[in-house]
Amino acid sequence: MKGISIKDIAKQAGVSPTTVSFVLNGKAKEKRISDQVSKKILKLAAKLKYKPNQLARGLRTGKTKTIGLIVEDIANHFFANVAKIVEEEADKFGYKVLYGSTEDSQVKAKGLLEVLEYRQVDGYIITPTPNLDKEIEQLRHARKPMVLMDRYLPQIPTNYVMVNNFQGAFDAAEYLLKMGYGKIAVVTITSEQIQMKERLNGFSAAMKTHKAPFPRKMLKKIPFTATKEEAVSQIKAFIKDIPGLDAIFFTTNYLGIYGIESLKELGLKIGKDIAVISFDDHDLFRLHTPGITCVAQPIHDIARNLIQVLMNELSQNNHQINQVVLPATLVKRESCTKSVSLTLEK
Amino acid sequence: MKGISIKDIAKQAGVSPTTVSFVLNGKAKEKRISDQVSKKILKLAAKLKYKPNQLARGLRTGKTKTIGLIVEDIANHFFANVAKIVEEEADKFGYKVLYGSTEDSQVKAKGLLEVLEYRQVDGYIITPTPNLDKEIEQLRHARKPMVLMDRYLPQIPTNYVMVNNFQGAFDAAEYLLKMGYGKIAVVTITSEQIQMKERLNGFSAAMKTHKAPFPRKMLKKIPFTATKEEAVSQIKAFIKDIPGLDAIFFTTNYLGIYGIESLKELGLKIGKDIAVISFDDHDLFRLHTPGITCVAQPIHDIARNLIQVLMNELSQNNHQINQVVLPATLVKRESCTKSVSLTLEK
DNA sequence: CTGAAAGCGCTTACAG
DNA sequence: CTGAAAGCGCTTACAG
Repeated sequence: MKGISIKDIAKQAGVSPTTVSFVLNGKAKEKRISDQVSKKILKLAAKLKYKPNQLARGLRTGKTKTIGLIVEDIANHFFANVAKIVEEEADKFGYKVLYGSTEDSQVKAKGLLEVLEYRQVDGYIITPTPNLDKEIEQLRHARKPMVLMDRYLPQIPTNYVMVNNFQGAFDAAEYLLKMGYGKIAVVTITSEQIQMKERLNGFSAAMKTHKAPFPRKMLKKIPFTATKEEAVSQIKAFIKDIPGLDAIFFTTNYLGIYGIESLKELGLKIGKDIAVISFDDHDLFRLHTPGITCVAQPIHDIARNLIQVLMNELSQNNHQINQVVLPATLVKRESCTKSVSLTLEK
Repeated sequence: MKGISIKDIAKQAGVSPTTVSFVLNGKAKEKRISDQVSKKILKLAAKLKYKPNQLARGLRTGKTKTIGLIVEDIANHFFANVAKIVEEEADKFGYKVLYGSTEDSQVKAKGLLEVLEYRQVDGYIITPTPNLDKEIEQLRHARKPMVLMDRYLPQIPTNYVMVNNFQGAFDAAEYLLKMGYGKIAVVTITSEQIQMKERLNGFSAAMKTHKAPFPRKMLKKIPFTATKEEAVSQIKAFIKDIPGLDAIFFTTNYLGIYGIESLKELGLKIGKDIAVISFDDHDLFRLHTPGITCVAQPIHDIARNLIQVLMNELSQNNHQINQVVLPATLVKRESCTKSVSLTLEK
């Protein structure tokens, strides 16, 4: 009932398992196996549809040809798209992907890391949660091939691949100012995570550069753990509280989505009553009427670089650190066009 | 450098690896190991943070505690959400998930199945592509635990979990008719896949029941392989070709999205110029103005049932076939409200 | 040019 | 109540 093994081939070919192994691993030349024997084995393997048992191989070599991918939420548009390309790219190198979602919970992340260690993955692609420093440091210390995504831990020198959050947010703010908006609010998540900080910093920097005010009360933080209903109600209250508000910047895709929902419930017309810009692109932003201007991440590039960097680590002992920061793109749509009249008073 | 093994514990506890294995596998009672020895081993294992090597265990037992998940496209909203819950549910049983996207290509699906076999997954959750009958039949013949999702192969008796496509489409058509629409078109994919057939059948049946005409020219099929641009341009041409068209049913989420894009480009106002209804729910449908009426799939239930059925197979030899069909829900939004004037002539 | 043997880390039938 | 030993399917250092 089991698959056929190297022994079966050896028996049928009348040689030893050793020889079969050599040939099948492309070491025929190196080990100076005769051409006839070599061919016979290859033919036999093809005929019997021999598939090496990866467990046995892994046990022996210590390599599983598997990488662990830890994302925040595989159902999120950004992470799902990255995951898809990561899987495709990994496949090119013969690696498979085990994945898991953290929901931004340190506990879940620890659990996932444990399971992946258990499973002896060869390398890790990790979206770190808050307070994951210790675990990441441990992996680094154990010299495990690893690359962080979406965010990094400033205290720990590791590989990472990420979008230029500062620049993306800077461009967004600058664009809003250029379009003539004056009273701009920001909705972000309550988290000390670096990517959110940098988006906020980029935004502030642009405001400062252009001498536009950005008082504390124009900033709203929503907990990651809030349900959709809670988030929407908080955003609504926040918006209602700021008279004369004419534009909002949402620092991540799902907040942008909640924001659209909030504005809809408030009866405010995007592009007309209020301008909207969000980090990350999404079908909703593209096809909403009016289209929602956004800061798009280079998803393909991110995924490709993640695998690139990881494969680099996997293939050599050269532990040079790779930190890749990719440019964000401002995608202009109709949600920020001042051409229409701008009034907001409730 | 390697982790610590059963041998290490045995040595430190002054017992044999056998005893350690028994205790660690909860067979202390059964094997009548003394309480003191048992406790000593447990303590030691905790102290040393012993993690069993899954490869070795798998090699010995033939079980990897891994399941393979084959979806059409992990970046698609429906599949990403199912995948997320599948992963969570599998985790509860100690299983991890290896996944892959087929892009509806038989070749890719075959490749994925090969890799998963290679990796000795214990069970499969498969979204079959066209022409995958042979491979599925092989798995069935080899008595591999397996459950199909989203669609099934009528010729092969297998487990599956899926939404009631017929009923969902029937309800959609009936609803359109009740709302007063008379000239209704359907946009689907060119594929003989059963789920699309059933959606079409459900639609036709409702039309027939209500004695509404549904001539062939009201049906447009788009190849799965079409790019977004191609699909949109085909949909636009199709719509322009039907004078008096007042409603469209899209048989799957991405076609609905393309449809919205097409109508936007044509300058037609959804809900006003034309009614729209799509299979599958999506943030875009919920938050579009007007909201897009849709036939929602019970994603949580689908995922939970998938794991349920698979775990059932995995845990027993009882090869009773489980075929779960879950109800679809019509989510009514503003894209199909006849209250507004309906005119369409170009 | 090829093979016997050890060993990766487990589990389990067998023996005592 | 506990242990010695075989074996899962590979790879590889060693020997000839």
